Amino acid sequence: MTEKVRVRFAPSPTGFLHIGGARTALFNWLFARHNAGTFVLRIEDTDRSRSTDEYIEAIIEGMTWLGLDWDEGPFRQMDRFDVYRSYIDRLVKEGKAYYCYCSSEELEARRQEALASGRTPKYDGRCRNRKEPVPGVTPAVRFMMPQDGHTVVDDLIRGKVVFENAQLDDLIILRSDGTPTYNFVVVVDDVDMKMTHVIRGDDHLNNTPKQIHIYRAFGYEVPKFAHLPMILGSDKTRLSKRHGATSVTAYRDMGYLPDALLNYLVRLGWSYGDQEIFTKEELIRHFSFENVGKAAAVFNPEKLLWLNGQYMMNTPSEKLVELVMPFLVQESVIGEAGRVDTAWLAKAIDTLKERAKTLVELARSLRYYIAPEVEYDEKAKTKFLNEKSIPYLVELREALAGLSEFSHAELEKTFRSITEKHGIKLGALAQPVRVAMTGGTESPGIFEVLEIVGREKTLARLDKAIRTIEGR
RNA sequence: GGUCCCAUCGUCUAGCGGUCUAGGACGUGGCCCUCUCAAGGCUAAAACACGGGUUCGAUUCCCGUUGGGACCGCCA
Repeated sequence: MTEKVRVRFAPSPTGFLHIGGARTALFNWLFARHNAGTFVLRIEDTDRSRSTDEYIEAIIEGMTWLGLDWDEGPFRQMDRFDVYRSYIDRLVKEGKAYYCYCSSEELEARRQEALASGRTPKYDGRCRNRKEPVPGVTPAVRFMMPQDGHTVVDDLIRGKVVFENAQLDDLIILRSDGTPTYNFVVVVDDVDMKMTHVIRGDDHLNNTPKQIHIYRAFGYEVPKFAHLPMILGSDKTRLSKRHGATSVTAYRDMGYLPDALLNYLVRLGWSYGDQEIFTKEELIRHFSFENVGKAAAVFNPEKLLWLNGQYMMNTPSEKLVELVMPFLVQESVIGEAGRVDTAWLAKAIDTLKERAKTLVELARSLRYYIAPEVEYDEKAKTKFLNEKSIPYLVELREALAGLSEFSHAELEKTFRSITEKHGIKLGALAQPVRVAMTGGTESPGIFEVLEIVGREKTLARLDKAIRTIEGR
């Protein structure tokens, strides 16, 4: 009895895939996967002047990076204009739509006038009963909305929402240039593609009653609707460029992990008790509209950053090796053709991944492991590379040179014997060494650092530090 | 302006009439751990917008007020 779930994500290619679109796609995807249904990708490119192929590519790129795979499509509405035309002809023939000869200019003038005098702008229906064409004017086609009664949108998230039909406009379904409009094609396509559920942002809630009447005009069954709350910027207005990065690929380029972004996005409006971190499998298993909230949510970059840090430290280092490579090049840690031993790199990443919140941070922190030499941070140099530490550094250098095995355990033994001999704290030795090894004062444990950098480079760096202090 | 939606810590949220001295997470402060930085642990400050009902009892249900948002296009 229960028909198979079919849902779609239908972005318009007038920009990159943004945070809000990605979340809409994610909820559709989760609902489809949870119900073992079908997820369709459809490109809403009826606006020829604003849609571009580059943006279609960008959207696909974003979806692919996020791992939101679709089962059918991408379909393009541009390819389906003939289909829409036949549907429109049918409505006109049946008297459910009519030609409108009003020009955009007069329409706009009337709208401004209505707004200025405090009235609700609404098409007055003056072409509704026109029998004769206006010579020399190519008409648009308007859909005839009922003007009495009411329409109920039964929404999975908001419950029943009632609209008075008298509020509904006779909307244009075919422009005078012959292209169909959104509110019309969305219905035709959702019917044609047999969508069982329409899951979209709640900026579309007000359009829904109009669309319902179009379904009815064709005698089609109305799908189930779910209108997702919006994502807002920190000032509680709709998220946009001025709130900072909003495109999905921007987060990719800043070194975020796709699963972390997805995890963050799903928690904007959805919850499962107190759980914060979910695997994709858990999300698919637990997803339900019952746990989707109704209130708009403010996008919080700090929490996303924290979550990404959590994902970083829980990602296998071997995987991180692959992911960090492009960033190593981008940050000039290695050259375009640079080669790094991946097993060694994985060990280095083991020590760094719980300290890096993004792949960019990871790449940068890898610099002192990979680079032939380090550059000293001025403050660190002044504080730790001084006369006081020189005897310890010299002594350590000699001890390390003769060490049988350059391992964590042996290194620690060596350090301890020196600090005990002089009655100093480990920090008094470790910090100068850290500056010598990394150029700065922050790093993983000093024994890990030495072990990974290896004896040869370690000795060279200690020598350079000693020379620096001696002013040679 | 009209229509529609929404309302728990600064932010994301748990709560589906008594379990609430309102729980978790991010961020912030303190402490612990400690060779630094992280990570981790502990801890502190921090919220039911307001006013009426309904009820033995409201954060929870209803109404209103206020506040915020979305839409009102030959954009989607």
